[in-house]
Amino acid sequence: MSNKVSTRFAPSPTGFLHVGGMRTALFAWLVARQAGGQFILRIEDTDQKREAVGAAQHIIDCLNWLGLDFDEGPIYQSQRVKEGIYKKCAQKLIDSGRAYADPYTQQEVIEFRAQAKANKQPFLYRNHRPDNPPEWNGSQPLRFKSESKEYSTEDLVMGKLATGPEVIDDFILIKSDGFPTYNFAHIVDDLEMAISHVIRGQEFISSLPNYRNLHEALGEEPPVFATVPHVLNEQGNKKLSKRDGAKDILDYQKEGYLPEAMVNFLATLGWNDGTEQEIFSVSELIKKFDLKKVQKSGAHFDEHRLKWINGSHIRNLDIEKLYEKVEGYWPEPAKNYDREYKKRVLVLVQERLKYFSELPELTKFLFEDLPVNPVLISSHKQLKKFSKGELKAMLEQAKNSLEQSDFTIDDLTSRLNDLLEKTGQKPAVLFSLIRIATTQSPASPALAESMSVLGKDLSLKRINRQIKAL
RNA sequence: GGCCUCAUCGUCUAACGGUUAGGACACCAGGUUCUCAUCCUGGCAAUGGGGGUUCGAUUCCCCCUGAGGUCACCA
Repeated sequence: MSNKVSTRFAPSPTGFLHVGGMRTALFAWLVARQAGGQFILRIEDTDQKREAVGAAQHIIDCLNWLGLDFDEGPIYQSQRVKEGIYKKCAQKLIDSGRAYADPYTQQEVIEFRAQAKANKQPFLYRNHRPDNPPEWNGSQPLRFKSESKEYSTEDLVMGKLATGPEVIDDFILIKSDGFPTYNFAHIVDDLEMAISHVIRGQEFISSLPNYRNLHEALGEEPPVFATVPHVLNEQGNKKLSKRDGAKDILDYQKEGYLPEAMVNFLATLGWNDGTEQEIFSVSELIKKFDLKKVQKSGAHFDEHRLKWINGSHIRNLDIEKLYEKVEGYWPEPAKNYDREYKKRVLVLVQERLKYFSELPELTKFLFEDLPVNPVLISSHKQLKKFSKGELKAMLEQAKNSLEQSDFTIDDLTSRLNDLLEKTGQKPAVLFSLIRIATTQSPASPALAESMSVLGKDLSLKRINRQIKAL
């Protein structure tokens, strides 16, 4: 027995990965990295009917995106089926009298179950355990001959999990198609791969006694268990699920979320370090994460919080880094602009960017002339009180001053201030007017900064255009 | 229905049995010479109910309620 820490992420390739599954993977990865141990990716593809094409690759893409590197894998269980690994272990159980062939037809088992249900009793196969089962020829299901007894398991997250003997049953080890069930395959694999910490969702709690029983039959010590509660949907009325509209993790990548922000969000969904810290780097998480501080109750998925965390991580990026990451999110006309210009644009919008696909909306006025929109003035609560002539006069006056400017932020700022005095207008009037003229946008970054990036020619051209349109 | 798990602001959460029950997100209000955002200040807002134990329960015990999970030849 080694005391080395090994964890695994063992999804079945049945579709895309959502926040809940990803969080479980992250927890397992953090535990492994913190201990300097191994993180293994194992694809549990023992149900051919449910397998979705491309799902395994998708899982790998998700892990790669978040930087959850694995030391071993992907290991495919279907491959290990071919290698006869599960059958070999099954044979050991048969030899020791702990496994037997199921003689019933599927229809008969269904009837047993229906009968139990009609009697309002939980269904237990072992109540029908045959006295003289036939020899197993591989075409019948192979069942575990269980030993019903009490178990108390210390779970790292949940604490003590105790159950009575009534929950243990003769579950199927090998299906009639020759594939092992999850219940069998994962036990064999976790043992063989020396997994020290089994970290998974709470849907397995009720199977835990069966697993303990199987470990005993195999003569092996169980690993440490850590059972993580589910992530619930936004309404909080059910666990997050694919058919319930949960998003694919890679959708967040497409929308321009930062992987380190997603990791931060996922890790703090149901976990905190006991301090008031909210924003963590990945290396801080590796240092501080602790399964014992994971919440026992399910956590609601909250996209507001994800956006806030992402915005925070974006603000912490230096411009060079941000520039690299934002590649591919620019509005179409930005392709005609050089790197330096785009970096200046980024400085302008960095603090208001929540995720990268907002970039076009936020910056398009800096790359193309937007049509003059009269509504921006007519719906403005200050500007709509002025006549067109008055507005025109203000813009003329502004133009005359700005024509003398070198368009540095300092010079623009002082000229704008002078204009305030000369026109006797409030900033809410004068600045709004110039801002609308030069951006044609309902919202935009600070005026002097925006005009400075826009440049003298364009700014004046747009002011002229606004004057003519009035 | 049986079994299991869980229960603090709307949400994520903090609180050796002794705190005005704290922080963050969201929301609202004000400030930062215009808008949006950032930042700052302030506000709203919680221990599901009932019994115990205790000088004192968010905290320990019991019951109820509510929520979730599970009872597959799915994982």
